[in-house]
Amino acid sequence: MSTEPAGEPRWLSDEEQYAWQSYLHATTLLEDHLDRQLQRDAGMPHVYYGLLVQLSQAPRRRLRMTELAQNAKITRSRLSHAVARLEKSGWVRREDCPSDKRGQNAVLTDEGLRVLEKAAPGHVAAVRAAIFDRLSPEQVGQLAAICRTVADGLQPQGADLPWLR
Amino acid sequence: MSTEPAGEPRWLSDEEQYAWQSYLHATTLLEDHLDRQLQRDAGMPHVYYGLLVQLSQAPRRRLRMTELAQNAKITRSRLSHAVARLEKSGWVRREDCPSDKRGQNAVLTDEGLRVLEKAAPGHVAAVRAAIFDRLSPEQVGQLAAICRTVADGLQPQGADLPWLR
DNA sequence: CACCCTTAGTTAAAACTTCAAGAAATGGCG
DNA sequence: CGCCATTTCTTGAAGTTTTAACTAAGGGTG
Repeated sequence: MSTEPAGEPRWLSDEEQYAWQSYLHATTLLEDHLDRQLQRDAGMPHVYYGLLVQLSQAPRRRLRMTELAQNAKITRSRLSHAVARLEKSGWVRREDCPSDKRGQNAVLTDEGLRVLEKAAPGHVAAVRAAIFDRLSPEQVGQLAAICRTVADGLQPQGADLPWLR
Repeated sequence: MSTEPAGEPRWLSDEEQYAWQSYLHATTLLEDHLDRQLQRDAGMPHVYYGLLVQLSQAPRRRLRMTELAQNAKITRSRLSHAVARLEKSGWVRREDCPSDKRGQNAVLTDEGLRVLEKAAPGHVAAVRAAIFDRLSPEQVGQLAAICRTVADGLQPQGADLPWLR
């Protein structure tokens, strides 16, 4: 479907290989760095922090599970487990959806909000130190454009992530 | 040390927030996509594939554990587990280091090489489809420069990754 | 040589993710 | 209404990663 065994594989050029290698190094180092920073300062991994952020920005600090999963770009299964953990920690609470009896809302608790507000400055500082203080404004724009393009090509339609058509 | 609780946190500008959001979406989607692609076509996650690639490019298809971990930007612990699994699959073999009795070499087996060669075309195609076929040559250069800058700022010196000084 | 600090790598346990399967409600459609 | 495909979300098991502790060998230094 996406990777049929073509006759002659088109390998990457030297520039592409270099870019790819650099990308892999940067992203794994950064992900590691932020995971450790948040685990240390907020007691949760980066993805979980991202879920709290999403909830904090949502209308009544609540979001349907599926919508939250879409926003965070993770599977519903992963979200189920994550919310279970966040619930156990007291940062998030589940709530039945009134209009659809199948549905659940994830709700950011007051305590969750406090944890988030406490962790946010340090996290922003870490992101800034790792990225935005090191890139020129032009590069920030370039990065955004590149990422948008890549993400647009990946909005999944198979497996467990059939959002967007 | 890196994230002291400064008096007034400098939040991200709108452009920065947008870039950061785009980055997070693109990288998680891409990582997911490649993990699935390789799990399906090669029976291993992306990181493990990267280990095989590193080994295949090393002098005698072998590398000291620590060096391999450095190249792949992962912890030694993670590598230990990964190699244990790859060994069980028969793609990699461990070997005592002659010059240092503490040391181990990870060696790519013939079978590992075959698996790699079989998976490589499809993987390159996936990477190409997701990134390089969608970006202009200028963007590829920009991406490399940006990633280099970010990675340079993250070469860790704490915890379990004390490489580079 | 004896001591001690460092380096190489492993391990167990806990945490997290993935995968496949499944329960329950919804929404057509005849 | 009755049926069936779809959507929503959860679950258990297997696989992966993290963290901290640990063994063993190197490498000074006195």
